[in-house]
Amino acid sequence: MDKGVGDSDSVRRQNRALVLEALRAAGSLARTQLAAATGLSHASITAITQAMIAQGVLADRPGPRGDQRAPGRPAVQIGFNRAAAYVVLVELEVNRARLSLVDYGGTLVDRIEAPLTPASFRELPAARMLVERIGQLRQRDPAETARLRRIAISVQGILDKSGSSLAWSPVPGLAGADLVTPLRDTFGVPVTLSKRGRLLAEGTRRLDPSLGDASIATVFLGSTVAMGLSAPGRWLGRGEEGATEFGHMNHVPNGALCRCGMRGCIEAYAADYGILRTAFSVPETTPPAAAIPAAEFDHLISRGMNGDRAATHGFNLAGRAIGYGLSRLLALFAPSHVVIVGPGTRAFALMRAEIDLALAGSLVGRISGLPQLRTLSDESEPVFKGLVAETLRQLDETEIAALPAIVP
Amino acid sequence: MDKGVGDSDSVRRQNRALVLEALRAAGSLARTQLAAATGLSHASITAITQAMIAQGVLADRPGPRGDQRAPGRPAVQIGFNRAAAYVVLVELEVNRARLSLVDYGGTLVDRIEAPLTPASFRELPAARMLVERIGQLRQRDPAETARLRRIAISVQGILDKSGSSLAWSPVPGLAGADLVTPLRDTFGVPVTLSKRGRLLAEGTRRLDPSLGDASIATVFLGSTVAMGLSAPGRWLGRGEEGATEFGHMNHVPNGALCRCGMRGCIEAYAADYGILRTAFSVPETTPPAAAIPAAEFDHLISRGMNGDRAATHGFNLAGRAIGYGLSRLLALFAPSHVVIVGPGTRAFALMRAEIDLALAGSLVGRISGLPQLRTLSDESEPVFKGLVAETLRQLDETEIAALPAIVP
DNA sequence: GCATTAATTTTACTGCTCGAAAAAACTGTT
DNA sequence: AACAGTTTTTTCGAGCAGTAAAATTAATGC
Repeated sequence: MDKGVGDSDSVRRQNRALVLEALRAAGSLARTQLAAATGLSHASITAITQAMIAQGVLADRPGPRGDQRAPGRPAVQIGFNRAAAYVVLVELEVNRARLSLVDYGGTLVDRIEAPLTPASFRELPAARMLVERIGQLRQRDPAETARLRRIAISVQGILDKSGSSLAWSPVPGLAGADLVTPLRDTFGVPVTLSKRGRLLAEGTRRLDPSLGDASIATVFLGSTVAMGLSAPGRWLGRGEEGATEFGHMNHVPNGALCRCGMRGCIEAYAADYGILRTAFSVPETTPPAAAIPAAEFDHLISRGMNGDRAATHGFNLAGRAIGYGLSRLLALFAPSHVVIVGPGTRAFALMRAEIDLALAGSLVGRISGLPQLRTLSDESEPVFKGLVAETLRQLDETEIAALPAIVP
Repeated sequence: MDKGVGDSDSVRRQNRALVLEALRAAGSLARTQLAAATGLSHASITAITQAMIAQGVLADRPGPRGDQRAPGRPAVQIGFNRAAAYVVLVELEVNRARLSLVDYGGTLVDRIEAPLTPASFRELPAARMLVERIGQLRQRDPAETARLRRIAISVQGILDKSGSSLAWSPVPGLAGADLVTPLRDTFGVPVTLSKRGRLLAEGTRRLDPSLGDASIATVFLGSTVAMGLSAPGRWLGRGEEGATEFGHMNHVPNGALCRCGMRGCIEAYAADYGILRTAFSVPETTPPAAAIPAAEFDHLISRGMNGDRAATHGFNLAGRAIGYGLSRLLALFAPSHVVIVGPGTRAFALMRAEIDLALAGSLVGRISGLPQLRTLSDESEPVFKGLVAETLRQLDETEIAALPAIVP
């Protein structure tokens, strides 16, 4: 029903969003620079910033007094009013939950970390746990949380159609439970679930300026294998991120048993448990270990580096699984860059040859050029950055840009 | 540089595009219905339609005089002024080229069909051939082609970055040549290349109302294997269709030799030549036959239907290749419907079991539900419909909606 | 103190939408 | 034939956001 009618309301929203977007990218800008960045006239920038300052969204930033050398009226920087809004960002991972309170300027205000075990969500359901922890943040930061506007949760797994719970997840006990409704009802703000893989991809682009307008695929290698896709200029919508389950793309029909219960998934060859299973010649159909201690995996890597046949065999099979997975990806979507992320990057040198070999067999790769391969060992920072960026952008677009014209 | 600034120009363009879109969907509408369909006020519809009628884009349609029973002022239908513009649509396939002259209302005005052989484009380069053929249309329909506004070409293969030629194509002699520039220079109108697979998917949705807002993947089975993706409400942009080469997604590492020169492509198992090669126990590494006569393939199908072991084996392998390909697709993009299209659908019953078996091993399929499988034997009609729809929509958005406010 | 320079704001005007009221174009009834 | 009833379409005036160009503001340099 609701078509994109263009009236003065939508024009205002559009141009305000443009201003906010430019400020998100730059941090703070003078009005003149803002006009140049958005393409709007100076007069419009004056009107828009005036309104937004009156609404407490933006604020003049005291200029640096000292180093004024240029003639002419000095430019006044405009930036976000950090206290305008706060968001709670939750990263749910297999072995920990991290809750961050972030202000409207994107600055971290407070943070809670909680370790998780496979039993955690059996004892205390995830939604309950989150309600408690966010309540804790509310007690610690009453002034800030009074202006809480949004809760965003990074999750791993397959979202169900409603987008309010996970249909499947590698995090034990997380699937099936409605995470959104209890939080929304308790705190009275919109709650969203985002796939960690995509956030990783978005965050990775933001952290590396040279990836500015590349289309990138990230491949997380660790206790799971997960992919995120990110194309420039366009945030993939809700429905579009439904199914990037690269780790559970089939590699070999009737192949090794995966944690997900299927057989032959890429993960069953390239996650830590898969590599260990191969290296120790454990039958492919043996149920995967619940968790691999980091030390054990590190030991396998050093064995591989030293040329141990069993170890290199494990990494070779992992590389082949990833390589053919990427080759198959290329047939559908050809990113300009592939970034390998996570603990498994330490073994990248052991897998590289097989990855390259598999990619060499891709028609699209041969014709359009192979994607650039890179590694990035820490995945936590980009995921957080991606979550901050996505959540604030959503807040900007849906609420801040949509504020009414004048406050009478 | 050019951001999406919202000013009165863009508002006009937006709302005019909304009107055109509603009319494209319905054919013709009364002003009141247009207001309801677009969400614009009656006053705005009056202003917009008045301007567009003055510009010769739309026209009042003589109402059906006879069956007026209702009281009140009779509604006047508004429709496209067919003579407002004409487009030439070209479908380049392996064995024929078809050129259609279509008016602004989407009605076919004239058509030229030309058979192609593998040697055709060696003797006469594709661009030259098209210039000649379109020139032929120009002679036959001088009045119409005087108002030619666009040339759109449906192609198979991988587009190069510029979008003006194919980096690779299954059509012999087509790759590498710039198709866009010579035509644009000769006829002075924009020329676009679109991937046949995607047009097929778009057209398929339009032809079957029950697919109205499904996300669909089409799989063409014939002398090649090709996929098209179509999601509702959003036309995939130029860059996004770059790489849907499903037929050349790897199925088996180092597998059967494909026409593209790679090994193990789905096509090498599921295109007609691949199935025949399997059925006749020709070694997988034997270079594929150039073209398979339809009769020969039909004969193989009937042998399969009668239970011939060699034949059913060929179709089984084809089904498995398609099934695992779809299963791998599901890990990245999960369409609600998969439509099998083309000559190969006649053998669908022989492949179905293996396809289902492979899909059953997909985690995403198990969790989010398997896509509905259908068949559609004729692919020509949906490709044409898709090409008409896409081309006229582009014309509407980029030129017609952008016409100036008043003609002084 | 005054010219010069560059950033903002003010002013005057444009174009588009919208709601409400008026006009138009029919049917049916008296 | 005039009039009432209905539904569609057009007209009118207000409101709002944008732009260009002029005016204003706040520094620097002589």
